[in-house]
Amino acid sequence: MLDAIRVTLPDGSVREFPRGVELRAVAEAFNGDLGRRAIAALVNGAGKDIYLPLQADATIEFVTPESPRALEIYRHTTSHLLAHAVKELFPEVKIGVGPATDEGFFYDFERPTPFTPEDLETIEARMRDIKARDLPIRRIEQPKSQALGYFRGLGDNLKVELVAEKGGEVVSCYRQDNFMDFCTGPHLPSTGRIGAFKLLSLAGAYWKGSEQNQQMQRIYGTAFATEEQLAAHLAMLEEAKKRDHRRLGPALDLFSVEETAGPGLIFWHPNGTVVRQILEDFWKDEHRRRGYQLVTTPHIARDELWRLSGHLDYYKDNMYTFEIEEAGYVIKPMNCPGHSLIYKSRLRSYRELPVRYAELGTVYRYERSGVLHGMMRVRGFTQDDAHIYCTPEQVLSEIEGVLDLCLAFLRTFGYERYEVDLSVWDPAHPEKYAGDAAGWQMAEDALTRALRDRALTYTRREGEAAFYGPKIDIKMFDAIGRPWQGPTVQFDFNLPQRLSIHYVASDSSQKPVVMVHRAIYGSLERFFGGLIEHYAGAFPLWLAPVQAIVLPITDRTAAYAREIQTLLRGQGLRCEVDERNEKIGAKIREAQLKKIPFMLVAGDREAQARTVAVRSRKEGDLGPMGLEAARDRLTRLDRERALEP
RNA sequence: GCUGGCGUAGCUCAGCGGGUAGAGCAGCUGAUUUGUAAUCAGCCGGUCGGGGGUUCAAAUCCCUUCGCCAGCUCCA
Repeated sequence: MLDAIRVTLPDGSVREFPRGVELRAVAEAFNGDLGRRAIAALVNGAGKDIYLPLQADATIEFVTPESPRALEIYRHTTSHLLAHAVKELFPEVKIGVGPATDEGFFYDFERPTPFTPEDLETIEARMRDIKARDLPIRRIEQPKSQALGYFRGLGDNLKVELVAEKGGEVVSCYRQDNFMDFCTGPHLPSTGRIGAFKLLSLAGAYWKGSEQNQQMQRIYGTAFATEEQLAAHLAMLEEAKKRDHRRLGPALDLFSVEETAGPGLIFWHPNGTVVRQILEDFWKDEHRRRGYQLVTTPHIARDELWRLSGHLDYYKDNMYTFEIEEAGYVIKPMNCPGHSLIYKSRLRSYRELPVRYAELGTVYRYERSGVLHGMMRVRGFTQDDAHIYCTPEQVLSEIEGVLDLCLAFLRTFGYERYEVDLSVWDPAHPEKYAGDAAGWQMAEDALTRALRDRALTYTRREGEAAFYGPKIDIKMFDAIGRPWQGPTVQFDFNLPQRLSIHYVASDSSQKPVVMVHRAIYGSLERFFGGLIEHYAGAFPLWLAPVQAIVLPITDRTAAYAREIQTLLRGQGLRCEVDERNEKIGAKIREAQLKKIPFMLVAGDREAQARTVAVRSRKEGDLGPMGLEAARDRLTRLDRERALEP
């Protein structure tokens, strides 16, 4: 065939086509069904529309509704559908940007008066209408000037701004009927191919993400290839809400936030405090074993300290300050200056490095009201903070030690889903950072090497370092998938300089220490909130506020039940007795709702045989068991910190 | 802080084109002595988030303030 091109499919099959053949014809030729089902294609790995005329040999993978890439295309095209509907209903609205996201899509609009929830219904109805029209969606490549003219004509000045910023002379747009958007694609072949969708919420969002700019009206929605997938997603969201620590915390009597006391301040109830103290004890043991020294520092200090540390300059807006006898004081927002004062209280020889000071230090920070969130983002919290003061030679092994400690904790609590970020400086602007290039390089090398040695996959974030040093952050996820920073390891080139933190080297010269901040839980509040969601409130036995509850069938066996309680308490187990005048079914139901790991039923039969009928929260009735056997079973689960049952 | 939404009993919710608050669960009291996810009956319980206004009359309409929810921004 003259002027033919060769197309290779992922399965290795090859065919020739005339140059300029449209991708949909290629799909059709390989397989009629594929031709009907293909929504887009990956040409040499790049996403393309099904209408693309092919000009050269290529490897092509067709995207069908089931393909991993399909969801993004469905969502992106649905966001265009949203903008199209809004333009039809409200021609005066200026359109911004509308990408697909991990959860769905959104589109930002500029409009003098905000949309209302009723508008959303109207818009969604119009979207269905446009979908039903089955309009072809075609890519248009045109000179930039032409696109600019088009959007100018519509008064879409935000699009004009976006197109003008785009490099190159030719820009791509997508048109469906009389609606055209500036976009790189790819898109579905027509509006009729759009799947199931639903508009979900309305929010403000700053234009181009800057607080300095005007606020847009953002409409969020989600979309899937099929109605079933959409329904499953919505059901999953409902299910996830049941794990929300803000619902479970008060329901299980773990903690509360009291309006009288103020937002962002956590009251730990007895049940929550049991868990907290286990977390604290575990943490202290693990840290002592690893050569940390525990310290305690005051909650307030003269502002002189915070002036020296630099916090008063760059962290003032987040600090609570007050006066005593005309002297300014600060409620500590961080523990590092305090730890550094202990270090500096006398000369330190290189022989005693590394010094590792650890403290469960309670800090208070003013957080803007809109960012507060249950236990995850609060104004008063306890950091499991530690600061390591060491020599440059010790840095690598210290970082490795911290990372291993993090991983050990994550494993203990059964966390398998987390993401690791390595934040480094922006080499183009060294003036924005404390310390010198050599120090930053040394620090980055140590962090990178420690990550690689542990085969951790991580995302390198250029320019995301704090001004005082590079860092590793581990992000954990809440019930509905929002990320929260957990463990962190951060170098600090600022404080040693500002507070003159040195050690005496072997040549008796004074050398600046390398300082590392690190936290494993991050904050006890946030970690606990995360744990509640992670376990959906059903704590493993070693953490459960009540580990077992004895349920006498009648008051004839109440004394026997108390005897069992005494036996378990003798082993340090947290055991209660439900002596209420209720039927056993009711007692079980309540214990189950309280998510108590084990129920020990004690009726006449058990009292007679000196046994107990064990019921597990997870597995139900396990049958009768000797008292010692039951006790030993629970004790073992407790000691081993077992995650199940 | 910004945009939008929501605040009714301890909890979940009804009532809201204005006409002096209602259910279930929980709690309390009594009866029942019970075998693996709710025994029955009675009783108690509300400044309708707070303040101001409109009105003869406000949970209901308006303003304001506090809190909560979603998102944005922020989280050196």
